[in-house]
Amino acid sequence: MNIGEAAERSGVSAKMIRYYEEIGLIGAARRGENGYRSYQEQDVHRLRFVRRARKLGFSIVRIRELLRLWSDRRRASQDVKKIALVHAGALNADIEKLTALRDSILHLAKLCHGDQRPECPIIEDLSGEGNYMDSSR
Amino acid sequence: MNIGEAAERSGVSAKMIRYYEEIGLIGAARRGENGYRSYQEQDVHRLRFVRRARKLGFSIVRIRELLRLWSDRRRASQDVKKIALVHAGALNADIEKLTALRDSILHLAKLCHGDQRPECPIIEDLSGEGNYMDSSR
DNA sequence: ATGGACCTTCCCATCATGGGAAGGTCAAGG
DNA sequence: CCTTGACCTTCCCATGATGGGAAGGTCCAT
Repeated sequence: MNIGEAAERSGVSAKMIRYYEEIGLIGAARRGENGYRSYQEQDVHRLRFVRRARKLGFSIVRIRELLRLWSDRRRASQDVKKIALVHAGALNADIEKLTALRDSILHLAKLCHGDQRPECPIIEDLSGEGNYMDSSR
Repeated sequence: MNIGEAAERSGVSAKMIRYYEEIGLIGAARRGENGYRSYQEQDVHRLRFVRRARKLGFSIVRIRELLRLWSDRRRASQDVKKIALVHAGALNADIEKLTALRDSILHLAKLCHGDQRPECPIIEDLSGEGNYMDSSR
């Protein structure tokens, strides 16, 4: 099948399939006489695997490892689990950082009257005048 | 003062000061006879404002609005508050998305024995074989 | 005058993705 | 048989915010 059909059946855009090939995430597809890339059922499976992993937020680097483990029938499940837990840890770090930011902003917003008057603790904090929450020092 | 000093005193790298100037976030600095950018105390304040806002995760686009409101003495605090709340909402959306991802992964990881055996629900899920958590369908 | 610390602009890379141009190929219908 | 439209190819560019680094000019202290 051509790249368009592989894209449709895997849920990965043709653009990204070429990109994944370029960076070596998937092997270079066989080419027909016309130069068109040709895909098998197996390739579609592989692409679906990548798509699902991307949806879970795994980076290309991690997916590379996961693909290797996927095709290794003798892999130990602990190897896979380790990658997953590292990823979960990274996500957690991001979550905590974003949560802290959100809470800082909500705290400042709570102090702000939000009316027609110009006085605004949010602006004052950003100006460095604030004693409210000056997280920058 | 030259860009190096402005960078040091504001906490914004010289590289980024030039970038902010290029994208029009801050006005083009006056130039000395030698072509060097020249900064005033006021510029340092503005840069600090930007740095603090960036630290709170505001995008350049939002900071542009905040800077406009900052220099408008008659702004209504509700205008500032609105921007802050929009940003907090965006952060919250990101947090929820990441949390869902993390929990999906932790769930799969919990199902995985993590031992020497090859059986691994994580891989199975990514392969589309899983009935555990196939979030991709 | 020389060296080192500074400044300038310009290009490149990140990460994953999409947009689009220019041009080749194929299949169906007139 | 030819046209048309849907494919395919490669190549370049853009994203957002940031850093790295090269090549070359400037300034100041020794």
